Amino acid sequence: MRIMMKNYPYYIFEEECKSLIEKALSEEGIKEEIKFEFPPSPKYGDLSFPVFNIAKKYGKNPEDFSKIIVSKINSYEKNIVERVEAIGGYVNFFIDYKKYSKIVIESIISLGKDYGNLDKKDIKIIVEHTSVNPVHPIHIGSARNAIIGDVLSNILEKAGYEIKRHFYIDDVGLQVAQAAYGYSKIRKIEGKKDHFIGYIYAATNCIINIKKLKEEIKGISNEEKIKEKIKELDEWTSIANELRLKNEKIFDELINEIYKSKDPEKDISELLIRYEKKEEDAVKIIRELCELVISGFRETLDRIGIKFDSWDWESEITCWSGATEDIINKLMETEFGKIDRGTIILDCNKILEKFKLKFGVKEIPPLVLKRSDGTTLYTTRDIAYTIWKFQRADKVINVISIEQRIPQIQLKLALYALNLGNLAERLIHFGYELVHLPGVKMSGRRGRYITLDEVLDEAIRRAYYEVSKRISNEEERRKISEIIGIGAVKYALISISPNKPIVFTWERVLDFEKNSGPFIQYGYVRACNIIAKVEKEEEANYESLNSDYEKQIIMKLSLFPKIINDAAEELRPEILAEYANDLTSLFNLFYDNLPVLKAEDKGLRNARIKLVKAVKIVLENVLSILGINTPEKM
RNA sequence: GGGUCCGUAGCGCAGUAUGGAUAGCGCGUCGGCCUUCGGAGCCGAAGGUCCCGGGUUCAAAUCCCGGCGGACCCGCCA
Repeated sequence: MRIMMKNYPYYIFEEECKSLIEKALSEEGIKEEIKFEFPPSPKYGDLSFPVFNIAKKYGKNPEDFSKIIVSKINSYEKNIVERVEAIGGYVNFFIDYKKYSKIVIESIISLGKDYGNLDKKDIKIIVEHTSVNPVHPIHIGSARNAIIGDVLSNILEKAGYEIKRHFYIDDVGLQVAQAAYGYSKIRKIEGKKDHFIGYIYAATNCIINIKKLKEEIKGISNEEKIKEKIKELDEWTSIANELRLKNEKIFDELINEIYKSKDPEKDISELLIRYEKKEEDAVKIIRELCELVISGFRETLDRIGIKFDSWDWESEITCWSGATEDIINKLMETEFGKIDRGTIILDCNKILEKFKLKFGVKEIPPLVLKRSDGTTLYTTRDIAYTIWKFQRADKVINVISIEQRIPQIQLKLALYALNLGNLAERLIHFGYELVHLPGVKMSGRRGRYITLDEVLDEAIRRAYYEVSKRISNEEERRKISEIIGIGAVKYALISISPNKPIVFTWERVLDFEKNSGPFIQYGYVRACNIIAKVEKEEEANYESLNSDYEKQIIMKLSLFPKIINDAAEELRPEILAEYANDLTSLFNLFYDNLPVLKAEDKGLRNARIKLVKAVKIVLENVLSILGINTPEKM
């Protein structure tokens, strides 16, 4: 069920305030856009209109002007607005909670899980997210991507867009060829598939780097350069030591096998060339590897309840279909494609200039379309993939770390060069900052990362410890600690603005107190407990809900559709996390200060029960958007 | 070296896009509340040159300029 956005109680209130202001202004011969603010304290009412800008524009004193407006509004007929006050240049609107409480609570209860749904938009959006290279497990950094992508999708869906979630499998990348090369030397799996391949990949990469550096050092005479290379070699040697300690047998086996080859890098490059040409042996080994890792991804993603509508194989969409080659040819026909240093490049600055584009940068380096060995590069293939996506959607959102800002701009520039600027305008790179380990950058190539699986295990373990204090049934303990542990991790990653780097520490991610997933889940459980004890429902007297505790909850509840709208239009998943925390805090205040079941007056008791029900529904709705499950007890 | 983003209490974060009322929240610290719907909670206290310096404005954490500090990026990785 969907109701029109304008029928939500909050919008009815806002509309009334707006028309009151407009009427008063028009009597003064003024017509301006009305912008409201939320007052910092309930004593200034529920919604404010600052008159400063308009007063200035028409040469009036703000304080006097606000008084004039208020005196006019006082003479108008009002419905949900109770009264209006002028304070220091603000026109403050006070809502009539006697009416508002009833319509807010009743609309929430009647809409249930549909409360917050916005008008259907008839716009299809593909959200591509996670898209971890199939060479190592999902680590806590890529988990941020997955969770942002999923929550963003949920928000847009709630806001009425038609959403498809896509995972792009980058099976044509150099990394996959490297991992497959290492895996071909071992050809077995120990433990969880993606974790084991992650190890093979890091070890292979490390061994090859060391081999290469040693050979390079032999051939260099410049002392400065030798020093540089030795420093690099030292770093990789220490990584080798770290890695070898984790699994000596496999590591040594890999060294033996890799050192049999004169030039492993060339072997890898050849494997990739053969894969791009879809040659059978290459397809067999690379696909085998990808399937292994992806099955590991699916297991992990299942744990956190993230699902995809489509798993897009890069090889099929961009490479074997001939789409990438086609695009390279077309780009070469434009004035922007050229040969430089033996390969094909795209002059991005020229495109920037020609189409008068900004992108917040002064210049963009040229995009290399092909490697010298003839194989294609990620961003080039991404052009083909982007066009493919636009055959299936009106808008595309790519959730990709901010590191890839330049390539994502280059991708758009390539679209302009192909006269597909209209697509570029509907392509959004949703960039987010990385998750760092204290002091070091997480790196798949170096095997330096904390996997999402281990974070979840630890979170569940800690939750189990807490849960065991209150719950005795073993099966329940396990079930509930999983819901809570996972909720804690998801909330921790979604509640911080995507444009802030996160330094991973266990305490931060596994917070069970206020401002955390479990805090909100606990509020939900409190609401459930009250409702479970209600025997029969009788007539509610909403007019008796007149404490600040109750009014603030009602206002907050009524804002939910607006929060959905803001989060969707501004692409800000974190404001939903903040909303959930605010609502829970208000509910806790109410819970600790006012009796519900023990309220003496029957009408009041029933009104409070309804209020608790409404809180339960909204918490359930907001947590569902955040992808966090709700336990009945904890 | 150049570009982008960030800098708010001991620590972790909102608030900045679109300038407005006493700059909010959590952790930690100190002091209270379990005979009241479940204390993962609530009440109270201490803690701020909103990185620094200029400028615009009736009004700046928010906008502009210049510093300082950090993260990320700057052609054949993604």
